[in-house]
Amino acid sequence: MLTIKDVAKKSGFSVATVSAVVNGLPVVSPKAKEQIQSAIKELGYRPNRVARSLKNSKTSSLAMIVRDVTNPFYPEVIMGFEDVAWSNNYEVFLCNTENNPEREKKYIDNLIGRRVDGVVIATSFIQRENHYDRLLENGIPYVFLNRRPEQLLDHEYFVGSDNAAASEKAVLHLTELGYKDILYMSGPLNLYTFKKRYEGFLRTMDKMGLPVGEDRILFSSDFMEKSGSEHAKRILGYEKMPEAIFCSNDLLAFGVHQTFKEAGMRIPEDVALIGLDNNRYSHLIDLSTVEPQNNQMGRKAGEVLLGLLKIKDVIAHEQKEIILEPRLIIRKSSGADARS
Amino acid sequence: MLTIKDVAKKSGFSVATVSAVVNGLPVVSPKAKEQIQSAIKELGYRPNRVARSLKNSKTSSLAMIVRDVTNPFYPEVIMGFEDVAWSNNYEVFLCNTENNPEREKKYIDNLIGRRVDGVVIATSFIQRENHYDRLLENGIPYVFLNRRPEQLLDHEYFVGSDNAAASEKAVLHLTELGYKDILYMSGPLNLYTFKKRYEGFLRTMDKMGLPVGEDRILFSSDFMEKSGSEHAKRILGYEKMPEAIFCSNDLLAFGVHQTFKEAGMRIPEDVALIGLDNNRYSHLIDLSTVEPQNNQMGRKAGEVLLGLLKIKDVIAHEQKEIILEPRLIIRKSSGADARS
DNA sequence: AGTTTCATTCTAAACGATTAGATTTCTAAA
DNA sequence: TTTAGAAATCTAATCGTTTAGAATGAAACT
Repeated sequence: MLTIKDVAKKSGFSVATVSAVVNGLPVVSPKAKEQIQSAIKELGYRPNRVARSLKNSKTSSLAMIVRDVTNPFYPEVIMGFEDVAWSNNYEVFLCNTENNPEREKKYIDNLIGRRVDGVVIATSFIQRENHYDRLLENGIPYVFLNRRPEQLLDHEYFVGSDNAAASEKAVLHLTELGYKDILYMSGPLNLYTFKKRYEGFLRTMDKMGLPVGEDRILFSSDFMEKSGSEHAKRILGYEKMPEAIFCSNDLLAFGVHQTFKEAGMRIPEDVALIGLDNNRYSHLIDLSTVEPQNNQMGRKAGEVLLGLLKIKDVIAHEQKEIILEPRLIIRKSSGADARS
Repeated sequence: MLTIKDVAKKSGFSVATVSAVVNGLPVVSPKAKEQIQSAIKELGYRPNRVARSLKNSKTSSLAMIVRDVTNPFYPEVIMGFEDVAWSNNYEVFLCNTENNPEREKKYIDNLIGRRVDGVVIATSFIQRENHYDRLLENGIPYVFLNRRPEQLLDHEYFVGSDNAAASEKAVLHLTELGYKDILYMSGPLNLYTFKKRYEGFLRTMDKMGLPVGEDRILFSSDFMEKSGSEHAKRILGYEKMPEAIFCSNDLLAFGVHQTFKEAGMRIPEDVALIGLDNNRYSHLIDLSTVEPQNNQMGRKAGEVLLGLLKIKDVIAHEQKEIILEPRLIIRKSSGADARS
């Protein structure tokens, strides 16, 4: 494999001069520059970034830690993040924890060993995992994405969507359409996003002066369709059905939709339905929902991280938290057509 | 940042001995081992993998190049690949080309510079991109995933799904249900998968002795829902509707489903529908389809690559092509309930 | 005691770049 | 023709590991 020495030998200049032209330093004569460049081209030389990284202790690589790429939330986020990384000449490691804290810990250790320049953590539970400290100790900046610990330490940053506002938008949409008896289906409250969504729901219902009956809030230990289906079956057994159902995420809504359809219930005629996430396929079942701007979240996380690395062209955000405003997406499932 | 020298100093041994215990070489005395290990723990030392990579010219990193993470095909593949990489102590770079050959080329150059140990290419058009040569020149093995150039060179490998067989399964399923007039909706033929699916369709119809009318094959320049919708509108204008529609991928089928539903057509009563891909959300519209085993594809690609790197515990496949057998998934859209 | 053997441990040279600081070459004024 | 000063280039140290091969010391054998 070719090294800088080969280029030096071929072009008749020293490695220092070759290095200078490779790095575009303005101290070389036009003649040298030309000869060296043609030697590089002729040999097909590519600088070894490993050696370079060792010398200037900077790897130009970032990492994104996710729970499960397969969760439809992530691809958009990854896309956004990867794109800003790419534009700034960074490569990105994708780390999938499969929701296993041990694996997350090991991944973080590996990333430290690799001396990545920064990492985005898009996995965390509310309780702080102590292995984030190790990143700090090793001077590697990190930003939380979407979920975060309750308390941000001095060096910690957060990019997310305003989950409480998302709930608020969903509820207001329903109340504007005249629904009063609204059931809320929650995901696990130990996840930051679901906690906020839950709070947003309660707050808005309260603000609207609407009571929330005891059986009008259902909790799940996950946020998958299956849980949605199971809850839907429970709801079908209710004496009095709610007028509208607000699912804290679209997957739950998918499950509800499926089960209701099988049971012969019509949406929105018999019961209105709204989700939250704007899953890539939500339009297939005409699900009204709220869009948290996943791609933007990824992009912002990238920008904050690069800002922390003092990359030119990227303004370091002095804000510790960047909260994106979600957008309401109105489709048929909420009954806007019928009622407006 | 801590180095091996710090550990050497602290423990009173030389860097060579420290290195030996870090790497678990069986040449150190128990006493040395113990003292060094406790020094490591106390300091919180982590070997610098960059330096290590430089020395033994091996980075323990792989890359996966994809067109668009957001395409629902990829997450499963990535998941599978990442998992076998992880189990073998490799990290993976995710490279998104956004379907831009220039970007792919630049990515490959970057990866060479980074001296990744191997790469999975899950993007390629049928015509060979000459920048793959550069990987070979630099001794970096690569395997094609899902799509491949017509001709595999000596050093090239391929992992994919049997797309022709997938079409065959779909068609046979339809013919077994008694459908004879089947319309085929194709994706772009310059993509390997769609070419094979198309061939499989023609071959099977021929084998069954079924004629394929001129207006019973529709081509699209992409494979998105929108194209499916547009074709569906065209079909609605036909004098004679087909009995069944076989879409070369689920996204197209989503479009057809949507448009037909809006037009008041019933599936499968008025026309049967089957897709190909088993998209994560296909069950939402009860779409019968064929499942190409994406996760397995990712896993296999990882195994082949690691095999090429002569990793222990992974048998290097001497096969140049690994073709996974797709599975038929029967749901309501093909009318199996009604007709069986 | 003097050798030989063996198990440990160490010294120092890589790996392929970057970069101070030294050295050479060039330019132009005296 | 000299020579100061600038411009171009070079030498060599360095980044943090790994790993030959040398050195050390203890045990075992004459």
